[in-house]
Amino acid sequence: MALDDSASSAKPPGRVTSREVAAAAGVHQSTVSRALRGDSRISQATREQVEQAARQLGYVPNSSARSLRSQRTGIVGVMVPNIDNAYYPQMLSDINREFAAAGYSMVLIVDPPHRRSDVSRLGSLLDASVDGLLILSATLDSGMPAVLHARGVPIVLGVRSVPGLDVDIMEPDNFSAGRAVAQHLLDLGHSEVAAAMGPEITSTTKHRLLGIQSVLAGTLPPERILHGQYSHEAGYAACNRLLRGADVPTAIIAGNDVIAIGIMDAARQLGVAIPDELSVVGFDDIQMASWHSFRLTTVDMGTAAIAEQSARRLVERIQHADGPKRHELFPASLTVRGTTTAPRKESLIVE
Amino acid sequence: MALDDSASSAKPPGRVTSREVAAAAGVHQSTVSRALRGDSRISQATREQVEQAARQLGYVPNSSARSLRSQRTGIVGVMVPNIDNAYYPQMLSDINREFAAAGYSMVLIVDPPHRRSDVSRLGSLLDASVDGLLILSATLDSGMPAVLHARGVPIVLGVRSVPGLDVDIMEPDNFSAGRAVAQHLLDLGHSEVAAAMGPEITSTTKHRLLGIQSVLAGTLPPERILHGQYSHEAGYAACNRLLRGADVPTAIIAGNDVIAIGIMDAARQLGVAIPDELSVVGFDDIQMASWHSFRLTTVDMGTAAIAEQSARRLVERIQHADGPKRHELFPASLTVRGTTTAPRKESLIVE
DNA sequence: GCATTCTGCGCATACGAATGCATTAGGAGT
DNA sequence: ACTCCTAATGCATTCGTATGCGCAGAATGC
Repeated sequence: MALDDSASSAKPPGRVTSREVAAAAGVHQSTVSRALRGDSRISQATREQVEQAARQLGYVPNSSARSLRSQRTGIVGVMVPNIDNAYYPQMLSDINREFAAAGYSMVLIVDPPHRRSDVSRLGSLLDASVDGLLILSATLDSGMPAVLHARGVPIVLGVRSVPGLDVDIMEPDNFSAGRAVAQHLLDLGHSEVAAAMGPEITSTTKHRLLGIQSVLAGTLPPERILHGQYSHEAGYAACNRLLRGADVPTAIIAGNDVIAIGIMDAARQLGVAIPDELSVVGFDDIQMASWHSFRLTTVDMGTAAIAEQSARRLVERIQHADGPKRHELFPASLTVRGTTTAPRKESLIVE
Repeated sequence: MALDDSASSAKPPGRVTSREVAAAAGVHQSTVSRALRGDSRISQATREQVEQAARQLGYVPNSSARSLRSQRTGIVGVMVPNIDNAYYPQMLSDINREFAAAGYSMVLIVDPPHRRSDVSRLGSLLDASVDGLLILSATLDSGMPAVLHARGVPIVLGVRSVPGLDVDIMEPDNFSAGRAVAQHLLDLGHSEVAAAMGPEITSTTKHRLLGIQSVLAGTLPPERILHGQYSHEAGYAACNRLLRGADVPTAIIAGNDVIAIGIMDAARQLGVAIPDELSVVGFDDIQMASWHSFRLTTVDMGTAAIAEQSARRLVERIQHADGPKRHELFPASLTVRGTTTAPRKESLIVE
């Protein structure tokens, strides 16, 4: 209410400055600054006077001035490849919570692959407008993290990694996750497996695939490994291609849950029963995967922990630019639901 | 590469300033500023010299200093109630595109209902750190938009509205959408309808419900109108309640698509066939609604247009604070898919 | 050939808060 | 009663960029 009153009776446009508060409280501007920031050298009495004057005038410190002087903005950038698939919003929600708790605002930088390596866009990251950057969209070939790191911008890489860079990286154990998925299908008896993975230039795809192949070396021929975007449409398209091809697989490994759901959608439309006629596995265990309409067998990649901890790590890194960088691998655990089962006998007989 | 080189050979930590560029180019700091900002009074020759020096040194203008001086930050705030349901991420994607095109960065402000009216949190919105605010999370009882508006922060309200406020509002025609949904069910012959809506304090829920009731006055008794969050869980819970109650409805109107999908999930789990045993309708027509696993009958609320235009409007409003505010209603159109059909005969007989 | 208008640039200051240093007052110590 | 210290505050400067104003030299007018 104090805010309201002062707002209507305030000077024309100009916002209230610390000098005006100082005048009202009968002290110097520097005293206002110190009082409001909790400097211990200010007496209790003065502090209260200043606080009251500030409240009455509806004073709010100007963030640009504060940033200019203090060399910190209280803003972090979070870079994601997209935001309309379910995976990132879910992470962003956790990330946002952490940053908010630490007193940081979050600017969202949507970084579509096709606009990468556009150096001009780096400007807004090097201009000291963000105190640090959490990069969730790194690709193996991206030089951007290196440039930023060289310019002294605190960086943490989440989810994906970039080799040969001395920065904090928090990623899931994609290799083990790949192995777990493959082993699960192998255990069920599948011998005709296909994979609809994400973009080859992502570390997630690369490592998941390596894990998968380390188990399914024989039964997953390269021609049954498809690459596409991490999107519902890509899964949908891949499934149509695979089920209409010559060698119809009895199981499809999806690069992530979003792709897996696209696959399920296509299969249902084609009248292919899941899991009886086709097993589907995903990665990430996004919330949707547990919905009854999907009940998707997938791998919990510790995404929530990565979100939380990578945000925390960035906050630490901003405060202590030096200190050893850590590269952490988060454990993955298979979550078996309803989309995987043993292949039909006939399929086995075809062998 | 120029960036790289200078980075490794740069001064200890301090970033390059316009003064250093000036020294290198043999001109005054003000000339650097003008040359780089494209001031027409600078000669072509000088401009090129300055640009080269800036490039060589890897100069990037400090955004805080620029903001302090120019009184604009190039950042807009976008306030959403949550980000893990599909609706907002999808909007944010469009919104982000518009703001990026207009040269604005976007800080995401997740504004959970339970933390509302916490005036202290307004600080970060009044400190001139954002040039304007796009509010997608307004509730009917929220005084926050009024306070911000009174303090001169450019505001646009998207999706939801707040009465008695002279700001730009771009919302869907919720009333007509409600009518359309209700009429559709009526036409199909449903007489036992229930509704699982969103929070009562949202303008969307209020107006959709008014539209619905204007058509279904008799057949939708208050006790079959449930209110909850706009979430999958809320839909799931509501469905369980409704289908296990005494009067089992033949159709449920969901407050939005996310709720509708929660309802479908619960129904499937209970073994209730959709649409044969239960019709479900949503609002918004989010992408997921068209997925084959759902094929949800819903209402296209013009969300994409609202996203795009509300972002544009905010940009205009920032540039011209005055000028008449507009309150636009975007047309809604029913999209019939596979989740609605005529009620079973037996249900009719029960009448 | 002198007065006058441009053109191009430098000078100085403002933006608003934070902070090192100087200053004042008051109390303690002897 | 005088010195010394501490506490509390004021003073002045700084952060880096943008910009109004002024000044020089060149171009134009007659």
